[in-house]
Amino acid sequence: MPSAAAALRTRASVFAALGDETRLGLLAKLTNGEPLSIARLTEGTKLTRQAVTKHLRVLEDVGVVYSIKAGRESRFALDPRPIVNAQAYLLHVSRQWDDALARLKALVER
Amino acid sequence: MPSAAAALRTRASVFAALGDETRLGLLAKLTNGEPLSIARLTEGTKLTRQAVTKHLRVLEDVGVVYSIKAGRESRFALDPRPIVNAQAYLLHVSRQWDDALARLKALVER
DNA sequence: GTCATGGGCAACCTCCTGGTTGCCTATGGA
DNA sequence: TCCATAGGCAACCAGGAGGTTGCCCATGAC
Repeated sequence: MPSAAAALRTRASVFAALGDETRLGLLAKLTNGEPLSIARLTEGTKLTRQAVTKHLRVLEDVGVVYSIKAGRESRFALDPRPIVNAQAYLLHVSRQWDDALARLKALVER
Repeated sequence: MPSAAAALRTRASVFAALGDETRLGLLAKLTNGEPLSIARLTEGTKLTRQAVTKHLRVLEDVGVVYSIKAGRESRFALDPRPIVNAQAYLLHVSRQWDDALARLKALVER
């Protein structure tokens, strides 16, 4: 099992990978389940293919996306597991907050 | 209502704000509901007070934290709303993914 | 009043990030 | 076979992010 510090680092890098407009756009294109080539993903982005490639590498590094080579093109597909993980973490944080507030409220009302 | 593009930008900046180990640590300290001063938040971070202040400003800019002045110190507290928002978005993405997979699967099996 | 403490502001530095361009390789189709 | 298309690699660049230091102001304690 990963240490708490390592988990924190991993979590931070997933959020960092999501913290870019372009990359969120790429993810959105991939949520329909169909793996897309870099050329297809570049369409409609105002960016160079190279720039898009870099963004895809960032997403790949945190595991939210993976690539499979198909002939001369490499298709990227989404892996929702890190996303689900991040989602669960945020849920955890907001729950903790709710609990804390409830406790404080009870303390005041007593 | 915000345009879709603006919503995307907002979302990206929230994730970007969460995409740093130090800031996740600060959030963790604030999830128990008690507003903390900058000095308190700096304790145990190996960082300068100034550095911590900068991180708090980043969190404040995206609304995940707010400050209230209390005498000579300014206390920071968590506002879970942007976090809940981000959490809902990630849930949405993973749900979309699930639906897409189910559709593809049905298509193959037919 | 005096002093320690909490914090703001600004300058500065380094390194990473996002982006570009140029060039090269490989694959698939005509 | 020849050419267009899909990508990879490396160099390069500007700007922003994270961090420090130094100095100043305000407030609370004594």
